[in-house]
Amino acid sequence: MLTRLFSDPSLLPDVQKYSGWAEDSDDEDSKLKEEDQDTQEDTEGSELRGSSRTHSEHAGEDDEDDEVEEEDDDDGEDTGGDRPKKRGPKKRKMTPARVERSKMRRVKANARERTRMHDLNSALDNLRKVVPCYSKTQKLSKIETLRLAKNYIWALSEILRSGKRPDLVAYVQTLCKGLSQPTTNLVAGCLQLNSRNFLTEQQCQDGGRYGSSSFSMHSYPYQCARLSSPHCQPGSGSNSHPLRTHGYSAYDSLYGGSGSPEYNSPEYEGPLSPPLCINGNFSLKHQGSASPDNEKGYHYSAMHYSGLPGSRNTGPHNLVFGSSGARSGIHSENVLPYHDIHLHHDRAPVYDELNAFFHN
DNA sequence: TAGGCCATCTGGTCCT
DNA sequence: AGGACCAGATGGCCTA
Repeated sequence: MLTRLFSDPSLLPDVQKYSGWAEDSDDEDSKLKEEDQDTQEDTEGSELRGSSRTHSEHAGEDDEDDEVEEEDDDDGEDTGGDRPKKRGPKKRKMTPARVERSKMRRVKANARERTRMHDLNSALDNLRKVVPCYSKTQKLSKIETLRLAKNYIWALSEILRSGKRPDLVAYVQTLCKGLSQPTTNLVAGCLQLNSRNFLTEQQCQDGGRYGSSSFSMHSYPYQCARLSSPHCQPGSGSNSHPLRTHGYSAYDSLYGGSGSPEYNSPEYEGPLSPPLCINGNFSLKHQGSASPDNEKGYHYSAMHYSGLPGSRNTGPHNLVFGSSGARSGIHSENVLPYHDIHLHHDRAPVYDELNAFFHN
């Protein structure tokens, strides 16, 4: 719709005023008026200036503009002397026609810029849906979405590389690296909700000793279906595409949690949590470096997540970020450049699997 | 009210 | 010339 409107230049001015962004229409109107005024002033100004412009400025003046008056004539005084002619692009007089064209160009450019930004935003929306913790009601900000996505990719890469079951705490810390505290809380909340079964099972397997990084691989079906990892368990391959990872069936089929009430919470429409597989060690790679985000005032320490409303307290397994744990979540952007980190491993097989994962 | 986030406008630069 | 991209400026909205 918008695209169609924008594709028709003749509609552009109207588009500016009446289409799509009703909430902005007044603003747009006023801005357009301002623009008109500015333009008007510009025109007037240029015409005023015209009287003092040098002859060289008019040399070669266009032509196409018919209406362009080959004015001035006052130039004699300017060019008549020894004054060197000005070089560089000739300034064209802003005739009404030229002003109009310029205005139209600007309007079209604004429309293009708007659609460009809308495209960018819809891409960001798509990204929000595939990163852990998707909520329509509490959208991640743009910057947080990008940070979380980066952390998520990183985490998944590490899972592929290590082939080990992740440590949940390290996983969450990794996902939350560089995120603001509210976002960290949100992500932790999402993960906790979705990981309840995971935690329960984990406690059983490990005798309640949560946090071990020596888990056997316990991957999600959608990963297994794509990666065909020997560690993977057979699962519901129908949900194998990352974009469908938000379906609960895969999780439920694995963990038997068919319909945890939280999963159906209106608050979280999507799959709240990504695969919990992660190498418990890889977050340690990033320890010890400063983070610009820290400088920005993000607080990683003493982050206590008490769970979302209605969520059970998991006691000692609750996602409580103490100062040490939280500090380990130093912003990855600032610890080691991503490519530097990748240099530490032979990643080729991982990339192959990732490619297969995302392109099948 | 300050600060964060966002949408939009705008001018500059680069590319085709 | 025109489009894409970018960054700065600006103002609105929301929340702590």
